Amino acid sequence: MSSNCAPSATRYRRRSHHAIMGATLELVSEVGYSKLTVEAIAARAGVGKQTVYRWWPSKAAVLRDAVLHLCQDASGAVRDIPDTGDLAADLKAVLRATADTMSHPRYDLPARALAAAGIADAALGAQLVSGILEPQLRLYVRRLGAAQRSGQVEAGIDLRVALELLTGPLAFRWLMGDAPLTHAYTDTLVDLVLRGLAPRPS
Amino acid sequence: MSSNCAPSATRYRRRSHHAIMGATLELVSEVGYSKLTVEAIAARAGVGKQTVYRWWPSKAAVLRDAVLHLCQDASGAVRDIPDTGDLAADLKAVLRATADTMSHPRYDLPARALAAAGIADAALGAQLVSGILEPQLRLYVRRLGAAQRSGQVEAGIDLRVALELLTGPLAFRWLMGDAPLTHAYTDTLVDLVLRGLAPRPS
Amino acid sequence: MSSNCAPSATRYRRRSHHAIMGATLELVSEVGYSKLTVEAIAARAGVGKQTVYRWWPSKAAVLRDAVLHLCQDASGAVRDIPDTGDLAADLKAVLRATADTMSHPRYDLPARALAAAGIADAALGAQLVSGILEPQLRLYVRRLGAAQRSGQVEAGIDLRVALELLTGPLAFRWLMGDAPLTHAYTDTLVDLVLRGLAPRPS
Amino acid sequence: MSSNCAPSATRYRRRSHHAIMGATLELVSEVGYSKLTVEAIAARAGVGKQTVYRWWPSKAAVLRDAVLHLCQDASGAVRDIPDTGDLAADLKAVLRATADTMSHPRYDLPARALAAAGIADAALGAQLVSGILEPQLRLYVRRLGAAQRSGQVEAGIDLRVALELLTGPLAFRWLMGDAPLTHAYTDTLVDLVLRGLAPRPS
DNA sequence: CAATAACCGAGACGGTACGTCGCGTCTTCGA
DNA sequence: TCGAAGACGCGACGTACCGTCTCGGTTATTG
Repeated sequence: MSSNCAPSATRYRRRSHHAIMGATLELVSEVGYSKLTVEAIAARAGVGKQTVYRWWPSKAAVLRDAVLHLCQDASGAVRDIPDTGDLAADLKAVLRATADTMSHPRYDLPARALAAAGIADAALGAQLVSGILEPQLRLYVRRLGAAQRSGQVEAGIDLRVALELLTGPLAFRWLMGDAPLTHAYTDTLVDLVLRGLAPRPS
Repeated sequence: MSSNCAPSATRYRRRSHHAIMGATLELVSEVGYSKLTVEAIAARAGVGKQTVYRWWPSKAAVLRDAVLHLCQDASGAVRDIPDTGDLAADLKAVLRATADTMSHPRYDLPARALAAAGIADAALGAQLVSGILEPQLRLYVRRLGAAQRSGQVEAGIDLRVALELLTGPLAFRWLMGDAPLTHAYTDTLVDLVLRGLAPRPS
Repeated sequence: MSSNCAPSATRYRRRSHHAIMGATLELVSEVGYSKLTVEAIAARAGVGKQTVYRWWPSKAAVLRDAVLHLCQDASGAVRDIPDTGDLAADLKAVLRATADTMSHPRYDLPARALAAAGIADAALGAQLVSGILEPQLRLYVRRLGAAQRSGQVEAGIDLRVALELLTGPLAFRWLMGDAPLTHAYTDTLVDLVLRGLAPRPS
Repeated sequence: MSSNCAPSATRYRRRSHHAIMGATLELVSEVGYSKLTVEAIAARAGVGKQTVYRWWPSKAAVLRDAVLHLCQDASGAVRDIPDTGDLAADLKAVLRATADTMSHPRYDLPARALAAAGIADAALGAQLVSGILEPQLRLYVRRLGAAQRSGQVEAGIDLRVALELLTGPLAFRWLMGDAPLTHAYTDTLVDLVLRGLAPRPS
């Protein structure tokens, strides 16, 4: 998932890379993934086609790095989940932020395109999961683990499943695209899930 | 979502349509959606390319109908959710069946390809949701509604959210493709979700 | 070259044949031979495609018969060459008539298309020559033979070559399409040729 | 009529252009003009279809340039008409050479196909006339003009018509394809025509 | 005066070729 | 020396017609 670009990138590379990433994000928003072409990216970026192929093997890889850039630049992704001691509040904050990011067209369209590509192509999918998704999910597991140790989550519950209980529905709604990702929705989600995770009164 | 074929299908249509559906399902399993071509479908079906284009506007539409056929023919989809009075048991049975279907390559590959196409193309996505997904989801809402009326689910809970709590994680795992859809997993899912939906003791 | 239609043509045949001939002449004038299609002929004639194929093996054959009809109906072709005793006058009259016919769009466009088809396809060409052209040319040979016997044309001259001296240049100009076929031109042609054919003073 | 290829032909153009010209001449001789396809030309030339379409708009244009190449390479066309002072001898020599060229299959078939295309399509026809035919015909006019000035041809005769008297019948025979273009024929032609053109004894 | 067979229009069918687009590779040429 | 520009072989696109093949629905005799 790391960029194929050497750390000692010359001025050339920097400039053209940046232009390619930008052009890719623009174009995928304008015409969608399936009509995104390497030729159009190169033309929009004012770059030779070969300059794209020199560093990326396919348009999927270009888009992958472009979205990665987007994540890193704009803090579009959750960096960490706070731990104020109030699990519900912490999760609500994070899910609200995630929902907001996912709803923003600047992130929504490219990410949706990339997700589609990953679903269609198992190899790319695995890259995306391990490179983008998994790091995020691990943050949830860590936070839930802390809550479990402090008694807010019943012991013995599989945290991996618990995590999916939170993120699965949100991702589902996002991918379906037929309902808005409101804060009310994410809050309700957290409440319902935490009722399920809460320790039994014994 | 309905088939483009007139109900009074002639001999012509029957034969070629069937061959096209079959060839599409075969090919999408063999080469994946992005390398699926109308030309290959026509060739495999022993049919002229124009015969495909006469009835479907794109390969996505062909695949959509092919998967639809698959659902209807093989009872690949849940027809109804039983109501034995035991909500947990009923949901576990249905989710187990769904997980099994989703795991079967015959259904998994085409459906995954179709899902990817629907995610990338909003118009197709809306068709798929309203034509395939929504009817299924309504069954869950109905069953959960019955449970709510009988006191197994707390009153006031938004059943649409409750539904997504069950199906979202399962869909998420399926789309990610990085973990098997076991019965243990679906059972755990139902248990955790029902703990969250259960009426408060007080 | 004869029509493939049985002489005991029923009312059906008559009607559709006539419509097909008419549609063919219209269309070839409108779009040219290469863009003339059997489907368009059938559509314009208000006739099923099979009705065309039932009686003609190709669009060239249809056009051939259509032009033949044209010749017969409108006396578009020379029926006979008069013999007033004055060879020059007779030939001038006939060549003028031929030039006028060839210049008329109603005859020019279909005939040109048919000629092109005959040049490109040797088999069709032979049919056209023996069916349409040769009968006409024989009239010239006969008239020139009469003149030869009456001493207006030098004995020993190959009449076939003499004929071509008259018709060749006219056909050439017509096919080239870059100069009008005026009466002045045909008259000049006859005069020059007859100077060549005239008996030597000895 | 000039080649669409820039004078500074690159290595690319040279190789593929040459192959396309060769393949076109081969194929048109083998299957005829109407069954000549751009796809077959490209395949035979070992070239992508787009490489043909990049430089020529239609198969007619390809054939046009291919025949042009043929003319220039093989001196298949008359470069000049000699002027030995003996008009009859000079014209016989040229017409014999022309007849021989026209009779050779290597030139006959492609040229016939091209002529047919030019007759059917007025625009192409005009190109062919002005680009290939006219330059040749002017040579005749010049030679005849010299003869006229030297008194071998009667003053006042329209040399354009005189020219057609020679070339028209030859072209006619060639296009009809029903009689061989022998030297005896061309010699007879010259003799008869020159009898017509000769100055009157007064 | 039905029935019945010939013939029709309509148009779907398996194909071939069209002319276009984009792929990923390769070459040229100017800065 | 590097990169934009873009030609190249290739292959799929979606369209137009080809010539063949059912389809029903009129005719226009025949039984």
